[in-house]
Amino acid sequence: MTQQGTRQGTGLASERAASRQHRFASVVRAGARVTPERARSHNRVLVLQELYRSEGLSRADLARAVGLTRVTISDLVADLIADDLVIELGIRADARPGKPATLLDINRAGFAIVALDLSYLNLFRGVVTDLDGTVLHREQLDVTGVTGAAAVDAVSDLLARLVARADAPILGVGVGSPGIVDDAGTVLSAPNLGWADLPLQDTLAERTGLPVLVANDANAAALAERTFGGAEDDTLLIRIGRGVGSGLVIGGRLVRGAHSAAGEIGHVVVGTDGGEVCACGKTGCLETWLAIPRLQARAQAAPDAAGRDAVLAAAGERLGISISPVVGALNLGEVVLSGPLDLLDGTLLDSAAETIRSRTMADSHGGPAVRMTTLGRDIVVLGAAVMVLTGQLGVF
Amino acid sequence: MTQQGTRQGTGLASERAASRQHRFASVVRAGARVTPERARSHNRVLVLQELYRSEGLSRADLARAVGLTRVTISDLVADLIADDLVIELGIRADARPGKPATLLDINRAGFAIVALDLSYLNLFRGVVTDLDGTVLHREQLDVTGVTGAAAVDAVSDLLARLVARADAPILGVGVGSPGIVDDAGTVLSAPNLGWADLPLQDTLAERTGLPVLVANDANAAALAERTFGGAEDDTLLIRIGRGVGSGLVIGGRLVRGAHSAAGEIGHVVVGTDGGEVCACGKTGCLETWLAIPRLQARAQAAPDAAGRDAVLAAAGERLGISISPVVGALNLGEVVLSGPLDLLDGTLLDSAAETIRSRTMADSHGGPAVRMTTLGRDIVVLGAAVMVLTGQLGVF
DNA sequence: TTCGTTAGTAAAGGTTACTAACAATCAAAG
DNA sequence: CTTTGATTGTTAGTAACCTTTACTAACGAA
Repeated sequence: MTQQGTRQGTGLASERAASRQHRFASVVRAGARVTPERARSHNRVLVLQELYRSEGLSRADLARAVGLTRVTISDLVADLIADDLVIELGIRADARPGKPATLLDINRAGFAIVALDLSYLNLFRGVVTDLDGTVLHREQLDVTGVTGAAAVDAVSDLLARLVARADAPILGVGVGSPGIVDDAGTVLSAPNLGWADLPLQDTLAERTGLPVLVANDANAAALAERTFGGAEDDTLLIRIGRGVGSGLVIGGRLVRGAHSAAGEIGHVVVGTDGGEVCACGKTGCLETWLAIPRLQARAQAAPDAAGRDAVLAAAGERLGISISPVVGALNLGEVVLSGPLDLLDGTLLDSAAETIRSRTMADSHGGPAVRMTTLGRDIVVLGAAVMVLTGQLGVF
Repeated sequence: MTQQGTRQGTGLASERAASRQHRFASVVRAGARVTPERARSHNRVLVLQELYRSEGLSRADLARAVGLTRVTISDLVADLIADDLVIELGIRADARPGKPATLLDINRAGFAIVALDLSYLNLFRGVVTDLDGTVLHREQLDVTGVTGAAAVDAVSDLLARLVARADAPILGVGVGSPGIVDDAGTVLSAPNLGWADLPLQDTLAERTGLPVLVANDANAAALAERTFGGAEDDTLLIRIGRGVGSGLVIGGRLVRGAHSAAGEIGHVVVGTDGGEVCACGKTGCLETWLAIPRLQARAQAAPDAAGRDAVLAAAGERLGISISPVVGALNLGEVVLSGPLDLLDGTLLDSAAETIRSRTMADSHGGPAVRMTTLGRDIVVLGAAVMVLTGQLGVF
């Protein structure tokens, strides 16, 4: 068994991956019965989790980490190796007493993930990543003026190009879409793309034959921040672009809300002193203060650097005012901003942090860290990849 | 087996319950390995859940509801009957084809729960309930001027009196305490009682020998609303009294926050137009608008009924302003108020609801229901009872 | 070499839930 | 009244799972 990690040809492994599609989703959820088979699946996921987070573990290490016996772990690992999800790296190098350990790792390069970001203006972007979220290929598609069914076709086209470029079996497809998306991957409403009650997830799954997961772009970004950005378990991610959206991770899990509309903070009115009129009809929505087009215009209209700073500080203050009640009610550990660095990082960020500090009980029980994301423009596609990792392998 | 549900003397059953203490907690959490024994425990809980929610089910009904086979259900039920947690009610009355079913139920009167509410001014209240949350006995203790260790002794005294009055084995003790309480039941900070870093849960467990669970009063209230008040899975409960606190249930689970301080909204500043100075040093905290002493004073100072209405409407508006960002970010399904009806119900509630509606995107994707709780003054003790039910039986 | 330690495997055992089969019981159709 | 079909709950046997116990392999230290 020591040298069994035989790699297979892409085609065959791909077929196997497809047929194995249903074996992957396997975390025991509260509320569902536990048969022995489900218990085994759950334990399999625990092993994968542990391997995913820290590579270079032996079977014995896994046994200690997971709490199962070495015997059981060996059995589970044999299964995972047979499924090509885990590989043996070889003998541990460092010198210790006892038999040297055989190190294991998730087969990080053995599968690919296809991830899409539909939230850009007039542009769909997509990537192929490995299981670590390392971007291997990029594609993009101009969709100026494309809406409705044509936009769905555009997604399909982009997807097909990415699938063709993947040189490993595809674990699944993740999509971050603008608008309100329910947990079945149906886009309930995305005005910019002309979508309403569109079952995008099912449509794409049918067309590609691959497992597909669709979620809101800001929610996906929040997942990326949790898994790849080192965010805490209670984190709010705020995405500032054409509009303002957010994604919320509580206890390490994404919050979807009563009507799948969690994170829709762009059209909440800020403060009690009016403001500009918003496209939605209300006055003083967060978007009127923060949406990049308006913010950009105000910053450029400023007479000098000090004026520009004042504009940005005011925007940051508005953000802080709006977020403070959320920080207080949820006792958030972290607030992360995603968007153009030139406008957000610096004055605006500092102003928002200071406003939150001064309007909540930050002093007495530790206010949240407020910072920019380090994931840059790939945050949504990375989040889409996390959706696949979590949905297919249970890993995050 | 048909008539086996033999009831035992209280003393014996009580000893058995104590020795069984550790067998009760049994829901499979993600992140923990699943041994066959744990899987069994999990399935046991599912059966209890189902029986708890709808009494009068047969073994076959349970099999259909839970998804296990009749054989397995029979086995699990036999276990539960042996533990005195489930009883047979007799043969189903209504006429259907086939062998008549034997109806089962949780032994609702067979165990007692002791629940305390420490959040009143100068008063500790406590109750004994059955498993349905029906209050069987009440006790209270004046604690004017009592703080620190003396207050802990007072809790012990009240607890002892309640334990003495219970006429069934005690499943556990739940406590709703003011202040910030971590998930180990340590009161990190409760200024009014002079408590700081006080391990109340461990102290009481040691003194009584019973399982004890301690949580913040508003958080307990939120649990009560979820289980007994018919609240949705994403609900914010706001408690307005001396101060203003809240409890948040997301996806059916209580949110505790990064530093166990979730729900502390009383000292979040509202609006951008000043306000009264708060005891905390800030200006325009939610408490300065809504805390009952201040609100009462303003309402009484009003010259006429219209003036009083204006005062209440303004307070409701401030509540709505503060809550709107939370509603938007979480897409809450329900906002529930708990506190004195004469001030809150009516004008203030309507004003808050209208403010939330007008400041969020309530129209497009369904705003939250805003209402008063129906659980009255017992809401905290009922929540404490829910904590015991959930912690010991996994039921909610 | 001997001892103690660690890694991984093998065999046996106990627990769990499943399938298959059956007895008990009743309504409804003939 | 008898037969048929449906439903409940139990018994017996089986497959899957994890554990305990015991073993071999491999290594450092004395």
